[in-house]
Amino acid sequence: MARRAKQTQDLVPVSDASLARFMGYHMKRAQHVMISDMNAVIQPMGLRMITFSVLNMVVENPGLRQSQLADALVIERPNLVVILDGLEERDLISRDRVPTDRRAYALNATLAGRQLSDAAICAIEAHEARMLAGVSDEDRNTVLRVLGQVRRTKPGAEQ
Amino acid sequence: MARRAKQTQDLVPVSDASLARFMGYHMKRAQHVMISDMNAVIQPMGLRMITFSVLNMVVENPGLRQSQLADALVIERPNLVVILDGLEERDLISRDRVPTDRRAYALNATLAGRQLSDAAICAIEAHEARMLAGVSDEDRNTVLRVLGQVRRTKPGAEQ
DNA sequence: TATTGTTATACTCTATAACTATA
DNA sequence: TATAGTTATAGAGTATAACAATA
Repeated sequence: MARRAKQTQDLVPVSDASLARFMGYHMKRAQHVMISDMNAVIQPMGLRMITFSVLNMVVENPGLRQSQLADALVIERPNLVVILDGLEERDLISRDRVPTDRRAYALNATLAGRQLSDAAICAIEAHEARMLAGVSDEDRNTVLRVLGQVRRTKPGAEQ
Repeated sequence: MARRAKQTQDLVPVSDASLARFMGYHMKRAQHVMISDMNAVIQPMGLRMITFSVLNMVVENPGLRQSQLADALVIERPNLVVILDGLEERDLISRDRVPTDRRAYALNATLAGRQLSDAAICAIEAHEARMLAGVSDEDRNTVLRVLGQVRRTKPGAEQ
């Protein structure tokens, strides 16, 4: 990773001690590494983090509507449209008209979609095992719990 | 945050159980919430996460060179140039020619830059205290340690 | 009047190739 | 020939306004 020449590297010992006190600094860095690696792992399947998440949610929730899906994944509906276009074009999902509400579409995965989702899950499980090698189950659960506590709050509110 | 109408919300109980097994899913979500909140907090100072990080690093490491800074923050040098342009235009930092290597610039913060960095640090400390309210010091340290363990590795390698 | 899906658009973040001026 | 900084550009990711069809 170190692309810089040796002379430059040790001109001054670079310190990020001030930034390193902040959780946000570490979260951003770690998240970037995790998502980059995950994207590399599922790229041969023609998937990215976001497209996999959408596909997997459709597989797990047959008949889901686009608005529900956008809400669940916290993405804007206009952005979801483009992702679904790509999945539908590859015949991984279908958009089926809902008879009782002709504005809406029921999302369903095809067999190919379910198979691709399963294959991606296997690849991602291996990726996570590699990235978190050496982390105990207890520590992993602590991290999951703390991350889950991070909620959108009004700045200034002490809730 | 729930912008969806009630009818739609409970048509089908939406499950993300499969995705939720993955650390990457939670990290991405939590990081997005953290960075959005932090950006909102320092936006009145004309700063964002990345511009604050750069400014703070220059404050903490007088004489730093652009390549060192890009390496330390893991950002591409072309992207750093634009950020430094903005900070220099606001007289928060200066780019000083290095006599011994006329290709390089030594980065230094101005008084205004140091003051703005200090003010931003205070705001970010409050933001972190709010976002992590209820998280014990022990759990916070565990999260920091685990996040720090997430390293760029070659996919396929078991290192 | 409100909601579903859509189009168009814009801004941020990240990434790469290629240039200049120095070394 | 290699490095420091730069320019230009492109691709993701995210966000908002406004529209047509339907409720």
